[in-house]
Amino acid sequence: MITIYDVAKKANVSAMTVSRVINNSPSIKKETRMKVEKAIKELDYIPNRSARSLISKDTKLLSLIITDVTNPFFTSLARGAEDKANESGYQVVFSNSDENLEKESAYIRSAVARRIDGMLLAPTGDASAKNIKTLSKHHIPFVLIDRTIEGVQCDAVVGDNFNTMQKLIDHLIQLGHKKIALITGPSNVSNMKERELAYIHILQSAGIAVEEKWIHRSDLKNTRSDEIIDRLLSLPKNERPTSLLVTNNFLAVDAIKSLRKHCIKVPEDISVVCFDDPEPIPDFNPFLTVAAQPAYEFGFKGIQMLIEKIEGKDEPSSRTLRLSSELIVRHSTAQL
Amino acid sequence: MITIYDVAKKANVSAMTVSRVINNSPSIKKETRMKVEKAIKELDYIPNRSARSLISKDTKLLSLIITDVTNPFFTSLARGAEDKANESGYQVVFSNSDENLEKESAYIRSAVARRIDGMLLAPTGDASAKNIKTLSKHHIPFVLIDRTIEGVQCDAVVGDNFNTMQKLIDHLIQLGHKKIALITGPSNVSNMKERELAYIHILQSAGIAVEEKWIHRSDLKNTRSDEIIDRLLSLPKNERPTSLLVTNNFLAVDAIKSLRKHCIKVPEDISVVCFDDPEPIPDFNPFLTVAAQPAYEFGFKGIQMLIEKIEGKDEPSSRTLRLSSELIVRHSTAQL
DNA sequence: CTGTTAGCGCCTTCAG
DNA sequence: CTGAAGGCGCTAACAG
Repeated sequence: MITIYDVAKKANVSAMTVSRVINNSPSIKKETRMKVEKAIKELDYIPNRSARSLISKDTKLLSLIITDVTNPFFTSLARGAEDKANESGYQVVFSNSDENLEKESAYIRSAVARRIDGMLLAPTGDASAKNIKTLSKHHIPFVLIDRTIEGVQCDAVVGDNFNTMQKLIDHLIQLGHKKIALITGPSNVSNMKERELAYIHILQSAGIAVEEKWIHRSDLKNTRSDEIIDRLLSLPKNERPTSLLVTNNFLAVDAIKSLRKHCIKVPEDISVVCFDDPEPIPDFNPFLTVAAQPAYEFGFKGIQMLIEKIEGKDEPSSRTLRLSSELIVRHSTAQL
Repeated sequence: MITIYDVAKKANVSAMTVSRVINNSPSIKKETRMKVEKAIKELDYIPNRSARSLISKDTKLLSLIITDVTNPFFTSLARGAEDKANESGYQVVFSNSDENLEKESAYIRSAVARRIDGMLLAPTGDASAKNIKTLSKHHIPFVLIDRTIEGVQCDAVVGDNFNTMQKLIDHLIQLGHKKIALITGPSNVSNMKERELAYIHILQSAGIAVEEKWIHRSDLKNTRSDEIIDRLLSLPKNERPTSLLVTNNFLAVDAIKSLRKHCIKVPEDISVVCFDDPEPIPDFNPFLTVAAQPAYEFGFKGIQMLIEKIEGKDEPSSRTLRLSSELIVRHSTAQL
């Protein structure tokens, strides 16, 4: 490995002078700078970031922990994050937690070991508070995305869940639906909880009775949708929902698959809406009516906030950026 | 920041002993180990990887450069890569080159600066040879994925392009098509070139004349599909292709959009097939007939090969893993 | 089994 | 404007 000393020797200067050239110190004679730059080029010298980090205390490394890149929402988010990071001279290490607290914990520890400059995290749930503590203890700035954590005050970029639920429910009501079932995630995941509370609140405001039997919570990873759909369909005919509001794209896909097993047609027999497009590319037969969140912005703005936090004075901030969604009406919903 | 010395002091041992505990050295008395571990826990000490890397010469960091995570093919590939890396104790820094040689170059340089242990790269094209040299000069192992580079001998995981083209063309021929147009990428991108050559070879073997006017090369990033479709449609009726073979999912999506602008129906007026699903999640109205490559495996096996190269003896190897695809017949193709 | 010394590659600090 | 000394946090190599 070639070091700063090799360059120094070749250019007949001290290592310190080379260091100054690398770091664009102004106090360098043009002549020496040229000489050094020539040596750098000839030796193909690239400074060792680990060595620099040891002194500078920064790594220009950011960590992004999401649950699964394979989910189009997170795919776009990751792209937005990388774009902003790159634009600001940072690079991003990415990890998939798979909604698993232990995996998340391990990833956070190794991120700390790397002394990353900051972390963008979609926490697995409220239990992530424990993992977050690791970050705080080591003074690593972080911004939460998509989900917050009960009892944790910090910067976050989240969706405007209430409003989005409002749009989705309004759409169903306009189509004449009053029997609206809900499939959501565990209530220790903030956005799932928020969407559930919004569901209850909005229905009540609309004068629609909320039925416990229409509210189902599934694991986000192992979907349980077969079981949920079975239960819904086993209700007496007049108690069956005419529409299904699903708070997550993956859950929605599975729910529709389960419906198909029972030969229930969407939207003829039941209307379905959900959060987030399951398809990233404009499809040819777009099917699902969704509330699409600006996933790319989640990542972009998240990293932006994070970098501001890293580079700005480190007052412990707790800003929340709430992004709104867009209702896209397609063919999974129909007039009752 | 708390260091190994803080732990040493607290545990009443030398820093070296702490280091030994951290690295699971066998020659440590159980008692001292316990003492040290207690101190580590109490201080919440996490060793600094940069410092360690300075000595050990490894970073446990891998770099993944793809053209765009947002392309479902690369999304799955990235997931496979991360899974295998994680399984083996590595983490991955990911970058999107956007088919841009300069961006690729910059990413490679900063990867080298970090002294990453290895790189998995989907090169932008044959011109990437220049960038690859940076890696070789700095003795950084790399494996190419999806695309190789003219004149560069190295490990690679690629698709079996010939066979895949065979499947696609056979399918079209079986449906009665003989006028098969090709939309592919620039010929300095290896897989695009291979697919084009395969197209020519396979058609000739099938006794079908190859028409230059049916072969079109588009940029991969700015798609030019409107122009290409215009040209194809401006041909005299009897010279118009009855089917379209597109060598890339994004190109195919754009081509179909362009066709729609002209009110040309797929598959009624023209059949379309392509490489790779544009949709990662099983869709409800799957439309495109595709040859799906095992994207996840590309990433998983790629990282596996890379790690073998890193950890094995560093003989300069040049293995090529060729993965085959699966033809999925859907609704974008019809009997002529 | 444990400690001491030296040094990884770079930069801060202080002289000159 | 440039250089020398020392140290960032850790571990290899040796000593004991």
